[in-house]
Amino acid sequence: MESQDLKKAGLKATLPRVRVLQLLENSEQRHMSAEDVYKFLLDSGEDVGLATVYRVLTQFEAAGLVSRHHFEGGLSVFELNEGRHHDHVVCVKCGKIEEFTDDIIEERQRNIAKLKGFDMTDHCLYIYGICHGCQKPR
Amino acid sequence: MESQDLKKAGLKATLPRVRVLQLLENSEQRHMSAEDVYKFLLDSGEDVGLATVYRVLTQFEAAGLVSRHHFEGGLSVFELNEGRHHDHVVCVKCGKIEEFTDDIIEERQRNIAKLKGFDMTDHCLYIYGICHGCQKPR
DNA sequence: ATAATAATGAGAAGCTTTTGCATCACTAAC
DNA sequence: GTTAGTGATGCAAAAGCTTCTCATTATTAT
Repeated sequence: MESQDLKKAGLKATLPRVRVLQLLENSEQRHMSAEDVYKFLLDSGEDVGLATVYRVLTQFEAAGLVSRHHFEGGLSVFELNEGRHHDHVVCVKCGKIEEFTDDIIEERQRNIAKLKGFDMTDHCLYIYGICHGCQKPR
Repeated sequence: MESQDLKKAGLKATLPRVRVLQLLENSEQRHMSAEDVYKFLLDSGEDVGLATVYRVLTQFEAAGLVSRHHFEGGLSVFELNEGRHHDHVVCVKCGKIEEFTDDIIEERQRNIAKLKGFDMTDHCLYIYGICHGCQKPR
């Protein structure tokens, strides 16, 4: 139940927050921009403001409930944090996003951070390319 | 000589282009935002417009002369492409940027892209953390 | 030099994201 | 069950950052 997750994160379970969380949990699209979230909620008949969507997503990010990604082209999207860290493969034509994890890469990243004297807080790896579907000729 | 590089890239060697390229080549700061470039040029007495800086940087990116990065927090910076690809470690406190390459990570990225059926066009890895200097207590 | 073409600077416009503020909702004490 | 106090919301305005428009200027080829 979403209210519990919110409470645990130190956030009051208000309607907009619950709705945004539900949407992120149930949407087909795992990766959504703030605008996407806003439109989905409006279409579902919710009376929510875009500013609130931004506020809520920012709070969720601060609470660790969601992650925010800035993809090539300046597109920024949010996704629910469930379980472990993962990285992304993004199609530059159709925007399709696939996820993956690679323990060896993870391991080497930790080493590099240590080697450079950094206390790592976050890391992300984006592979851009043209997906199978988009490679086909017109 | 910068004019040659520009010609090779299929761009006319106009004054603003040469100046931007020179700046990227000679600046202390390898990573600069469009605003940074603009201000540096103004301070050097150049009469350049911000719009031109954006145009030129975008052209350079298209021509492969520079790379553009979108760091956490939405900051986007440009850097000169010299030689091979590299990745970045970024201090989330002071903004310090260090570069690195790791052949094993590169190799694994290629494999992942292939495995996912993607024709890889680009890839980037960002490690965020707190650098040695910023870890010290106030 | 001169004509044709492309690039520039300045400001306007477009997006995305944040802020200010009056209103509304919730919590907790009476 | 009311009522005060706190925090959250929606709307509109504002703040970035980036792109576009267009008259002017520079560049290239003749």
